[in-house]
This record gives sequence, structure tokens and C-alpha cells, in this order.
Amino acid sequence: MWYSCCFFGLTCAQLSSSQFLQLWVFLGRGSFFCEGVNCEPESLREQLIMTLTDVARAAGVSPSTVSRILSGTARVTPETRQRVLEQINRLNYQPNVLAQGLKRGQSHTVGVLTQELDSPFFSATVQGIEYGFEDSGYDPLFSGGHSRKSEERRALEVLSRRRVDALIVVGSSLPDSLLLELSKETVLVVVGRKVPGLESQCIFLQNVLGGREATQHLTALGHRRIVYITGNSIHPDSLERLQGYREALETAGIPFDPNLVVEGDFNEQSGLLAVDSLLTQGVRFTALFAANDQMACGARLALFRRGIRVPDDISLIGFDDLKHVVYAIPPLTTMRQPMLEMGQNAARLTLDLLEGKKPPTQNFNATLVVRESTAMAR
Amino acid sequence: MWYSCCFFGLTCAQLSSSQFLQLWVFLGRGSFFCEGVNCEPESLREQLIMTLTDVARAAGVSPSTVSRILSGTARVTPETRQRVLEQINRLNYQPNVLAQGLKRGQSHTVGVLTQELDSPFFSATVQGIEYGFEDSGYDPLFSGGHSRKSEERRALEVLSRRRVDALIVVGSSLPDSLLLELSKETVLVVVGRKVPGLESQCIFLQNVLGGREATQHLTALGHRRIVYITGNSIHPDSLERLQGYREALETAGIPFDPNLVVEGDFNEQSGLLAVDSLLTQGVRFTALFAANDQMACGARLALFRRGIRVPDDISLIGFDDLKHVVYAIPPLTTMRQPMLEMGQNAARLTLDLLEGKKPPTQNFNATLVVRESTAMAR
DNA sequence: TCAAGTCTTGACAACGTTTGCCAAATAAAG
DNA sequence: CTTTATTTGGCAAACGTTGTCAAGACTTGA
Repeated sequence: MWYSCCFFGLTCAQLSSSQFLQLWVFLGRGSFFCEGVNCEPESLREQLIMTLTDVARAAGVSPSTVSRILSGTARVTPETRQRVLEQINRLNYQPNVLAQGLKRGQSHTVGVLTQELDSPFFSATVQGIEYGFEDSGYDPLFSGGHSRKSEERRALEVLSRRRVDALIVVGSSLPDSLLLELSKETVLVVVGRKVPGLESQCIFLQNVLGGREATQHLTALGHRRIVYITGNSIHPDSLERLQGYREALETAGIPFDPNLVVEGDFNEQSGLLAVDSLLTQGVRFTALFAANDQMACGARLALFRRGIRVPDDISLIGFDDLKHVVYAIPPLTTMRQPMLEMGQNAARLTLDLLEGKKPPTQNFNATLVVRESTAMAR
Repeated sequence: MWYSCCFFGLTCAQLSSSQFLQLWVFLGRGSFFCEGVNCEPESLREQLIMTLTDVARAAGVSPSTVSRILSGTARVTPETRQRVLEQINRLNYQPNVLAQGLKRGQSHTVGVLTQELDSPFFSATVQGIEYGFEDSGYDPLFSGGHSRKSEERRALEVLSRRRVDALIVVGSSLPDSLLLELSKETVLVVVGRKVPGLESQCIFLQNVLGGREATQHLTALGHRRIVYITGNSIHPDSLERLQGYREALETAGIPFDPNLVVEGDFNEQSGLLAVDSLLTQGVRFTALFAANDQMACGARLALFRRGIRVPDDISLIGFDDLKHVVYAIPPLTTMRQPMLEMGQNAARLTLDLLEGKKPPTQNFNATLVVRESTAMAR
């Protein structure tokens, strides 16, 4: 590649890359832009990373002035500002965030601790977070603790080395106590989980309400023997939805039958297994409420394998409203969880907290979306 | 909050947070750790961020020594090393990556430019990338250009401000020319796309092979009227798979019928629409090959709505092998695309490139996974 | 015993910013 | 034409590292 550039009035065309570099080094970066000097902007822009000092030299002012203009805390003549801005543009200057971070003692980065990034559930939340930080000056730095606890601690370490200004924890298997500790050291927001003593910084769903509404939908359709497939049994989401399930049963005057509650782990396979064991045990039921859509899909397949029709024979309702369940066979009735919004809100909350504001806690509710997997009980 | 700490033999219990801080500032950070001094490690560890200088002071050596020990480029007495290591551990020192980056001129960060993070396709790749960088000392920094082009340029800017050492581009709608430019300035790896002149840094799938194999599977089952639902028409993936489709048709001695090729856009809805229009037009076919799983799901629903059975009436094959299609009704036959592996490989390749190695290009092939959505033509 | 090495360590100057402070330069007031 | 405000912009010191250079301390062989 060849560079053509002119300096001190001299025009040197066709410098090789290395010649160019030598010259550059010899003269010092700024020399090319001093008064009377004219340089092919393209080649430079591509080649080198500009610093604030370069800009200053090019505009004939001191670095401080440039810095102040950029940060807005400047009282400068409009014309100086104009000149500097011009050079910034011409040289395509990008401030070095590392240096800024070092000096200011903050990295303008927010660490996001997630579990599996590939779970459809988490990825929606994560995307919401991304959206939420757009144009805020802060960038999210994702670090996955791949649901193993030791990994999560390692991930936390990575984030701390990068001096993140705040932390968003999505789900996570970290104990409440550690999160409480963390919240003392740094700005912390928790998504999809309710940490006692930290409620104002938690973004979570009204799960018992959701569970109740899902079950009510089924009872309203005349179902009385309704199976609930739990998620990972220690997971509060699952427990709370179970609570809602029981409440709805009670208001409908249906006695709670422990045999109709069967354990899953939030994955498809567990939903399939749950239904299988139910069916082989000969348990009778007319509707299924799965603690999430993934298990509902698994359950659906188990029913399909046995030739049981949905919703004609058995009604099925899920939870989350994953993108693809609109195209399930039949399209799945489910409780929509506004994951994108929750993620966005987490970002907003973090930003507010960083600015010292104390915004009010926001409640998120699951909403029933009726599709074709539920029908009147026969 | 109260701190209790002892120094110079004196024990001061119950210092308030501000008193503690005053003392700290007055004595200088290191003072607390000098010989004969004993300090509640917990409160300190939580409270302050340790610097290399703190560690040096605590261990009674110079910062340079600590730095050398950490970077391994040191010849130090074992006992000094021991002493320093002890302090590092005790103070829970985490190096400041920002400062390191500034000094060394590299951030140990790799920018990852993606489109929609919520697409199941991309999220798998992204996770692969994450895995690939684990324990490498480099961290991926994700930045989503939400498939709008202007966004992508903005994202690129963000990454450049953060002085990323390398760039991984996943898909992206950025023009080839720009990628070529970028590859001159920085280490660049492209995933899921083949940029002419940059093949050795591209991780892509042998799409025509995949398309051919998918179609061959159908022809082998006796199908002769096979529909191909394209992806976004300008997308090379879709075009190459079409190419494979045509090749397979030719070897099977089946004439190519343009009426059997119908346009989609990689989303579920377009698959549904495609089948709908085919059916209302009265086009006859016995098998469907969708350019990705999402469209296959859409197609499946369209067939379901019309009471057409899969695979009894019509066979259906997808592409990608998304996680959830194992639980489709019926489980979907598809071409598995090793997205996780490709992501991991992208990370590895980037790492190698950063180290100046020139690893050989790797080929990725889609593999047929037969499930229950395809059957012999009647 | 001394010169010439080897080893271990510390001082110091960067890296690219930001910011407090201070000195010109200008404008306003006497 | 002073004196006093007010603006404007430069100097220099950080921030937490790293790497070069050289100074001591200690060996070694003559």
C-alpha cells in the first residue's frame, strides 16, 4: 500500500508504508498538521489512532482546551471551539476510553452477569439490557457464569478487574448474602430475582399473580384436574407460580392434589419426562400448566407421542411467551413475561442509580396471551 | 457501618466509615499493612480497591517488583516473591485492566459486532465466542448493531473508542469493502460470511454442500416436487443453499422448476406466508426445504392450519438445528449447523491471529440430522 | 585482593486523559 | 490611563501500570 502525503509544503507522493511510518516517527505525530501543512486525510485516518494531543497540536491549542471542549466544561471563544471541532472531525479522533477511565476513576462500563447466554429466556433479557444502555455513554460488558457457581465468581473477578461502575445480575445462582455484600461496594441491580433487603434494586415479575392467572384461565374453561409442572424446585419463580396455582385452585373451590404437581427443571426434556411419568402412572388430568414455555414444549411432544390431542383432549399453558411458541403446533397459550422491557428497565435503573437518583420500584406483571393450546374441558 | 481495626499495635474498634477513611488517608494506604500491623481484612477488602502500589508498600518492595512478579518476567528471590504473593492474596488485589491497557497500548478486549442478539441463531454463535475466550486473558465486548446499518457503524465506533485489540464480525450488513479496510487496521475475523480476499479470516459454512445434502435426503425418499423457501434473497447463505438444491435436483434427474422456489426472509412468518401462497395458488409439491429452521416452523404452522399432515402428506426439512426444533411437532429433520463450534473457532482464530500465528482455514459442514418430519413420498 | 561479571531490585519516565491553579489578555469601570 | 473584574487557555500533576536503565550486592576467577 502506498501513501501520498505532503508536509512543510513539500509533496512526497508514493511513500511506502514503512517509509511513511519512519517519517511519522521522525517528525512526531503533530507535525503533519501544523500550519501550512496539508496531508491526505484518508491514509492517516486509516493508519493511526489519534490522541487528544494530536488534535490539540493540529488545532494549535493545548490539550486541556480540547479536553474541556469535549467535556463541555469549557469557556472558549466560539471560533476556537470551531477550529478544534473541525480538527476532531478531520482526524476522526476517538477519545481513549481506557485513559479516561483511568483518570476519572470510572470505566463507564456496566458488568452484566448472566448464566447461559443461549437460553432463549436470558437472551431476551440481555438484549433488553443492551437496548437500555444505548446512547447512555455506558456500555454493558457481559460475562457468563455458565451456571456453575465457581464460574460465576470468576466472571465477577473479570468484571472487577475491568473496574465496572455497576453490576447487573441476571438470575444467577449466587447466594443472596453475596449479592447483599456486593450491593454495598457497588451499584447493583438484580433482574428476575427478588433479594430480601434489596427489593428497590430488583427487577422481578409478580409470579404468584402470573401463576394465578394462568390457572384461572384453565379453571374458567372448566378444567378441574390441572397438572402443574414445576421448574427447578429450589427456584423461587417456580415456587411462586405454584403458590399462584394453589390460590387459583382455592378460589375455584378445587382441592389441591399433590399428585398433580410434578417436578421439572425448566428444560424441555424435563417437561417431556414429567408428562410421561404422569401418563404411565395413569394419573388423570385435563389440563397442564408448565412453569415455563420450554417445559410446555417438552410436554407437548410427550402428548403427541401418545396420540393425545392438544387442546381437544388436554389443554396446555406455558409461561414466558418465548418468540417461537407462536409457531408451536398448536400455537401455545402462555403467560407473557416482558423480558425485553425488564432488561431495558434494569439498564435504566442502573443508570439512575449511578446518577444518584432513587427511582421508584417498578412492578412487572405477566399477561395472559390466549392462543390455541387451551380449550373448554370436555 | 462500623469498622474495627488495629494498627501500630493500637486497637481502634468502632471507627465510623468516615473516621476510618480519614485515618486511611492520613497514614497512607500501605501503613496498615506494615510489619507489626494487623488489620481486619474483611472490612478493608470490601471497602477499598487495592492498587499495585498498595501491594508493594504492604510487602515492602517497589511497585516495579510487584509488576514483574505478576507478569512473570522477573528474576526475584523466591522469598520476595512469596512475600508479595502473600500480600496480593491477602489484599485481594485485582490489577486495573484500564491502566494496563493504557500502558501496554492494548486493551485485551475483543469487540464482537452482532446483529440482533435475540435471534436464536446469533445467540448460539455468540455463546460459542464467549466460551472460546474463556481463560484466554481476553474478554469479548459485544456491541449490537441492531441490523440497521447506521447502528452498526455506531457500534464500530464504540468498539474503537474502547481500543479493542481485534474485531469479530458476526454476519452483519456492513459491505465487504469496509470489512477489507478494517482488516488492514486491526485483527479481524468474520463469522458466518465469506468475504472475498479475506477467506483465511472467515469462519463459514459449506452452504452449497448443506443445501445439496438436505435436498438429496428428500430425493432419496422419493420426492420429486420439492419446494425451496429462500432466506432474505440477497443473503449469500440462502443463495448457496439454493445452489446446492439445484445440484441435488440435477443429479437426481429432476428438472428445476422456478415455481417451486419461493422467497422468505429467514423469519417464521415468511415461512408461513410462503406455504400459504403456494397452497392458494394450487402449486403441487410433496416436500419442503426451508433455508432455516425458523421458516420451517412457520411453514409447519401453515400446513397445520390446512390440516396437512407432516410427514404423512408433506415432508419438511429445515436448516440450523435450533435447540427447540427437537421438540417441534413432529421433531424437525434439519441440517445441523455447528454454531457453537463456529463461535468458539472464531475466538480461537482471533487469539491465534493476535499472537501472530497463521492457522490454517477450517471448514465447517452442516450435517444431516434426521428426525420425524421427513418420510417416503407416497 | 581486585576487576569483571551475574543477580536482584529500585527510580523514573511514559501511556492519554482530566482538572485545579495560575497567568496572560481583554473588557469594564473609575 | 490606571485599577479591577472577567474571560481564556496553558502548565503540571495526577490516575495505575509497565519497561528501561542503572545501582547495589554478591559471586567468581585471576
